Amino acid sequence: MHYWLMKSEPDEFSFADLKRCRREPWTGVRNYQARNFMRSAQSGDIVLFYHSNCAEPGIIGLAEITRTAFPDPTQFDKKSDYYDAKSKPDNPRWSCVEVGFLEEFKSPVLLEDLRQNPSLKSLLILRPGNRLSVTPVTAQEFREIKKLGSQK
DNA sequence: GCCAACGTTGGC
DNA sequence: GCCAACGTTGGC
Repeated sequence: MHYWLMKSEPDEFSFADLKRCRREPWTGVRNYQARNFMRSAQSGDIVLFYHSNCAEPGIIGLAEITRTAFPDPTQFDKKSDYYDAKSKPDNPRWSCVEVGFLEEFKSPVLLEDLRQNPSLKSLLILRPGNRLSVTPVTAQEFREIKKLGSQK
């Protein structure tokens, strides 16, 4: 059992979108470190869903891994923004996982809340210049964030 | 829109 | 394998 934090720009794909469609393949990750994290994710792992590049960046709710890593179909789609000519179907370069809706937080845990909390100091997303869209979260960090999100 | 902090690319 | 140039991310 692992915990993950996954970023999405709400303009592209928001938590409300996930709530609507229930399950969604997490495609378009084109960073090797983030890809490797996704490859190590297991079914049932919990995902903190983070809204980035928006007015109020923060964690807005919980999702779960509903399918382990498989080849990201967008890498072979010439019409996709994420098309990668160097990736071959017999040796796919990029993976994705499927993510399922779990629950919306009572109140979002904003980036500033994360920053202010001493027990979340080592959260990877708070490291300067961190740009990974998928990062691991420890059980302690997860518990703290869930607690914050459950408060009104 | 700015810009810091990265990752990636490609020439050598 | 080095490293400069370039592209991207994402908070502000």
